[in-house]
Formats: sequence, structure tokens, C-alpha cells
Amino acid sequence: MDEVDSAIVHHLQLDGRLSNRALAEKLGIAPSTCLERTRLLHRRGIIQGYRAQVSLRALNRPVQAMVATQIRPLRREVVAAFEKSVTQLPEVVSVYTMAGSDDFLVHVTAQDIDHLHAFLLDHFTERREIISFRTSIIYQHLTNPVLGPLPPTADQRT
Amino acid sequence: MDEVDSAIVHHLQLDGRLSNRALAEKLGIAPSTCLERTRLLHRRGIIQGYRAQVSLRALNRPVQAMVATQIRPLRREVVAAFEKSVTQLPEVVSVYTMAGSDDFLVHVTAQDIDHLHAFLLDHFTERREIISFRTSIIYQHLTNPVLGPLPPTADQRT
DNA sequence: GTGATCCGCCGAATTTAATTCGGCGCGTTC
DNA sequence: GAACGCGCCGAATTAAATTCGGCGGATCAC
Repeated sequence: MDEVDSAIVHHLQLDGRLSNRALAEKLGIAPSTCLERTRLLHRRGIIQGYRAQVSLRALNRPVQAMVATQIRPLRREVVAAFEKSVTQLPEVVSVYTMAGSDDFLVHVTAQDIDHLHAFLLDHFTERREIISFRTSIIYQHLTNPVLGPLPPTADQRT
Repeated sequence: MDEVDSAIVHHLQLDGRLSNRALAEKLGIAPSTCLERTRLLHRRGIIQGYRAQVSLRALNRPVQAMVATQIRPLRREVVAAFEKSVTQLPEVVSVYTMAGSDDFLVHVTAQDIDHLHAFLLDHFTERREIISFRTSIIYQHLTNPVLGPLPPTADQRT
């Protein structure tokens, strides 16, 4: 993980479809070298994959909410089962498993408020292990375009 | 936005580097057609871009936290300035602007607990407009691999 | 009902990119 | 100081992206 690898990662975070040639040129290395480097980054699990970013509005899912959830008992199987099943619901964007008074934050999307309500009634009110949940509407979700050229100290190494 | 477009979006969400040919084959259409469709999805803003997904661990950022933040006054300029500056910090993954008692949830990453603490002291304790913040460690962050083949009702239309 | 028009899809041709692979240079080892 | 290993390079090959002319099928006017 030298600075060339960091640069590859960084550029691909900004544009996941950057061509290998263009990337090589930006870095001043040969395309074949760049390709091999990038392959290794995949193999090592540093680059985990690529995703298209899609407008939730265009997908007819303009309403977003965060659902702070508590479950009991907090046993390993119960936690894992909750995470797994919830992550797979199409309305769920992501699940944060947390320390603190809330066990999870579940980021959900819906067509409108009615569908959000219906979703919660169907999938949260129903579940036995959920002992409480609080829903907060998300007005806006901004994402860091870069995820950092790594903070100055955190660089170097393997 | 017919079912072919939906399928394109869906496949590219799963694998943002799927080749145009492979995609066309999956859908049973000609590559040239597929290319034109995909271009239109970009032009219409439905596909907003592509990103490599990178292991935070590999980037030496294994610690994650959610910072529930309140600012005052809740004036448009103050809110916008907070969102903008915070989003650009390299430790910040994303910012949720919320309804409810917390104004924002800020998802941050750090090398370790010490760096997290330093980050908060430097960027949260300092700021005048921040009247309170609560930090919760994130044990795990799971993401829906698909973001849904759209819930049955939410489909069709432009 | 019929003809003109428009739109999207197709496939061949061309341009561009990905991938492979043999060889070279440098740093390390013994 | 010679042998080895590793990573980089660039030419050659394979595959993909892109362009573009033409072919329906649907729509609309008359």
C-alpha cells in the first residue's frame, strides 16, 4: 500500500468507471502496471467492488428516515438475525450497529410518508425482538465525495 | 424509465463496472441499444456516478462513530455552512440532516479512539454554532447490496 | 384505410481499451 | 561480484466501446 496504490484507490473512489488507461496516465505509470496494481487491490480486499450511485428521487423513493431501534435480548444470534433480515429489505439502505442506548440505526427510504408508515408497521411493530424504535425524517443526506485523501497521519503502511 | 431501464440501474448498482456488452447480454438487447439507454440514464441524472467501495479497515480507519449534533441558530446559512464544511472533512463519510431533536447525524471514521477524540475536539468542541453533540461508536455498518429491485408498488413511471 | 413521419433498436465497422507476456533493470542476498 | 527475485514496461493480441446507416413498428393526419 504505497502512494501509488493510495492514488489508485483515491481516483477510483471519485470515479469508479475511470478507464485503466486514463488512470495509468494520471499516475504516470504504464497501463499494464496500473492494471496489475489494481488487480492486487481487489485481491487484497482493499477495493471491495463498484456501485452505481442512483438518485433516490428518480427511483421514486424521495422520503428517507432514520429508525433508532432497540432489540432484546441482545444475544449474538438475535442481533445477527436482525441485521441480516433488515439489510435485505428493499426499503433499507443501510444498518448501523451501535454502542449506546440505541442498538441500531436503520436508514430507510420510501415512496412517501404513507409507505414509510406502512413499512414500519409491517416490519418493526411486528417483530417480537424489537422493544422500541424512534423514527426521524431525513431532510438531506450528503456524502463526502472522496472519503478523504486519508488524514495526514493515517497514511503509509502495507 | 421502463423495465429495461430499471434492470440496467439494478445491475449497475450491483456491479458498477459491468461491461456494456455483458449488461446488454443479460438484458437480451443489442450493445448499441444498451449503451444508448445507459447514456440517457446518466443524462437524466438517474445514474449519478460510480464509486469504488473501499475497505475502511484497509485504509487504516477501522473506528467509526455517529455524532448526533445540534446547532443554533437554525438559520439557512448556518445550516448550509455546517453541512458544507463538515462534509469536506476527510474523516466524515456522510452527513444526515434531520428532523427531530438532533439536527444532524455525522458519520465519521478514524484510525483509533484517540484520533476520534482529537477530531471531535478540533472540529466539534471548537465550533460556535454547535450547542451539543453526542458520539456513539458504530460496531458495524451493513449496506443493502441492491438498494432494492424497487418495492412492488414503487415501480413504473418516467 | 392509407401513406408519411418519428423513434428506438439493431448490427457491421471503426476506434479505443483491456489483457497478456517476454524482457529489462534494480535492489537484495549470499 | 554473481545470481536471484520482483516489479515495471511496451508491443501484440483480444475484447469492449462507440458510431452510424438502415430497418421496422407505432402514431398521426388526411
